[in-house]
This record gives sequence, C-alpha cells and structure tokens, in this order.
Amino acid sequence: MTTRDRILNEALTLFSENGYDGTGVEQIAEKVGIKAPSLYKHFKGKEDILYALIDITEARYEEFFGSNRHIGKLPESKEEFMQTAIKKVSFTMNDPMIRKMRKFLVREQFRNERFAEITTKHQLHGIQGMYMKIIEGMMSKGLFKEDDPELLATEVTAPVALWIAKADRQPQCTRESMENIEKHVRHFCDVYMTE
Amino acid sequence: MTTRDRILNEALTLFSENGYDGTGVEQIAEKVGIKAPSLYKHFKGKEDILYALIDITEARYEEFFGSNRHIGKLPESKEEFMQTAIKKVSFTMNDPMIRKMRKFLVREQFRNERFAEITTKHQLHGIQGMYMKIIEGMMSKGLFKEDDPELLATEVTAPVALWIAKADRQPQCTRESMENIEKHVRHFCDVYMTE
DNA sequence: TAATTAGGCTAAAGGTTATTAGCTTAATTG
DNA sequence: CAATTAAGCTAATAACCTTTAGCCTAATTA
Repeated sequence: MTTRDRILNEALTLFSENGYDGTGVEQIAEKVGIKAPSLYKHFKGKEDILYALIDITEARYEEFFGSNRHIGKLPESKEEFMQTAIKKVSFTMNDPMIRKMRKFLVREQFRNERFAEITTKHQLHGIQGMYMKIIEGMMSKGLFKEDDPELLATEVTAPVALWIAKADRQPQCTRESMENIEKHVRHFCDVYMTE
Repeated sequence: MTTRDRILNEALTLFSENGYDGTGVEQIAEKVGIKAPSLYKHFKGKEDILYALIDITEARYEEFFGSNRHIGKLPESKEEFMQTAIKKVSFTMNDPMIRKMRKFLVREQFRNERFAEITTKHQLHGIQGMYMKIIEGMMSKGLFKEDDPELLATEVTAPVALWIAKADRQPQCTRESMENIEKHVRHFCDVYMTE
C-alpha cells in the first residue's frame, strides 16, 4: 500500500468521523506516520485530498451499483428474495469502507453540487435502481404481483436507508435497526409478492 | 427581536449552510450587524451558540411532533388522508425554519450522542410516530386494512424523508421530489386503505 | 441625580492551521 | 558511477479564528 493510499485511507476515516473542516492535515499525517509537510509531496493541498476521495467514492459506488454485475442471479422464491436482500443490507451496513464513505458523504453533501449529486445517487438511485431491476425481473416471472417496479423499489429500500442511517450515527442501535429492517422486508414481501 | 435572537437566527442559517466548523464567529456577527467581540456579551463562546441552537431545535421539534396537538382531527376518507398528508409534507419541506434545522441536524448529527439522538427523533420517530397514531385511529374506524400501524407508518414516511433530503441538498429537484412523494402516497393509500 | 448596568466598540493576545522553503537521504536512472 | 528524483524532515511564515481586556455611551435603576 503506497503512502498516497494510506493518506487517502486515514483521511477518509477522519473525514467520516470529524468532517473535513474538523480534521487537520496534521492529524492525517500523524495517523499515516509522517509529518504534515510530507503530505504535500503527494497532494497539492488539503482540498486535493478531499477531491481525490470524492472521486474514489464515486468510482466505488459505480462499481457496486452502477453495473448489473452485482445483481447476480434473480431470486426464485420469496424466501430467497428475502435472504439475499437481508444479506445485501447487512453487507452495506457493516462493511467498514462503505460505511465510512456513507458517513463522509452525509457530512459533506452540502459542500457543492457534485457532492450533492453523488450523495443522491448513493442514497436514492443506487440501491433503489438495483432493486428496480430485480423486482422487474421477478415480476415478469410472476413472483411479484403486477405493479410499478420503481415505486416498489422505493418502498422496499427507503426504510432500509433510514435505519442504516440511524445505525451509522448510533452504532449501539445496529442490532435494533437490523431487526426492524428484517421485519420491514418480510412485511413488504407478504404484501407485494405472490402466493 | 432581541440581538440574542438575531444571533441565533443568523447562526442557524450559517451552520445549516456551511456547518459549525465552517462558520466563523465573525461571519455571524457581520450578518447580525455587530462586531465579533460583541457576541460575547450574549454568549459565553461559539459552542454556547451551538448548544443554544440544539436546545431550540429540540424544543421546536417537541412542539411539532411530540404532542398530539398537531395531529388534528382524523381524516375520514382516503382522499382526505392523502390531502392532509401532502399538505403536511409540503409544509415540512418548505418552511424555512424547519428546513434550516433539518440541514443543521444532518450536518452535525455525528458531533455527539445528543445530536445523534435528536436527529433520529427528528428523522424517524417524529413524523413516523405521528402517522402511527393517525393510521391506528383510522384503522379502528375501518379506513385502513388490518395491519401493523408502526410498519405502515414507516412505509409511508421513509420514502418521504428520503425525497425531502434530496430536495434539501438539490433545491432544483424540489418539484420533482414533491411529485414522487405524491405518487408514493397515492400508491400507499391504494394498497393499504379500504374500499 | 448619581450609580450601575447593558451592549456596543477597538486593539490585541494567543492559538491553530495550511502551506512553503530548503535540507537530507535513499532509491532510481542514464 | 554520477546525476536525478522521490519522499521524508525541520523551521518558519502567514493567515485566520476565537477570545479577552479595556474603553465608551446610553439606558436603567436606586
């Protein structure tokens, strides 16, 4: 792992915990194990680190939700849909990198247009788009009742997003959030899936 | 309006736009029309302003969602439920004070336990709790199909919360968000209400 | 009316922070 | 091997930011 990558790593951690304005270059350098002026051998300035991080966040996001690759094969039953949904949520909720990026975005979403857009993509269109495709596919196989896949995708993902946000700011509620999510997903399946 | 109140007002505006760490006492003073040192005749320090604001935000929140007062009389039909729901959303979305407080909370939610709790109350339990009571009441009158009012409240409010958040960070999407919210509420009513 | 208080101001202290200049050393390259 | 580059360091600068000290004036109170 190069020094540049270690800087980005530690910066992301600190930015997600204390915000960009609440983090000093000295703190970042200390975590990396170098002195602050050495950072400037790798980045033009503090802002440069921020913009590198938002690029990475956007790229990682594309990688996860932009392609069809991560949809995998379509679930073939109610049970399977529920299980894969829960598994995906659990991953999104607990993966340290994704978690940091999410908190980073939430904190900096108002910084400018670009941050705002990426946050929206991440929070709304991302997982939602993925579920739209899944539900669409399953609907055509008769596993979902006939309905608007876009609306259904929103309705299954929005409560999940809110509970994940809660767990992000109150980690002691992670289990509680997970339970609520499971209850919600089950209810969603009962209402909108066939048989 | 006292100087103290004007300070709190301008501070809330600035904190919601640039964050606490991104706002200088000098900026606040300038907006109020005084010099920075004069602030210290009204507050012990910058943090004191922050804590006064979070107190106010919590109080205002209690006032709006904590009591049953704002539920008003129960809607007596599907149409009425939809109309009052949309009206409430539109108010929450556009009222300048509430909007600032929401953005302020979103930005500062990770500052400490207290901020985190108030944000959760605001985003989750607040409107959600209100709708739980409404749905419960309407269910007992047969206007909603028999179901878990808590789950239904989550399902109607969560997508709304996400679209309001989008409109907060991308004001040019306010109309689009509102349309999506209306579509969602209508769909919700179609699925869960009787007749 | 005299004394006190409230609330503004200027000047400045004291701290922090991002950044630059310039040096050193190890690695890489011609 | 000589020269260059990469990447660290110390020292220092310059800006900024919060807060204090101390002064002044107008209003309030005894």
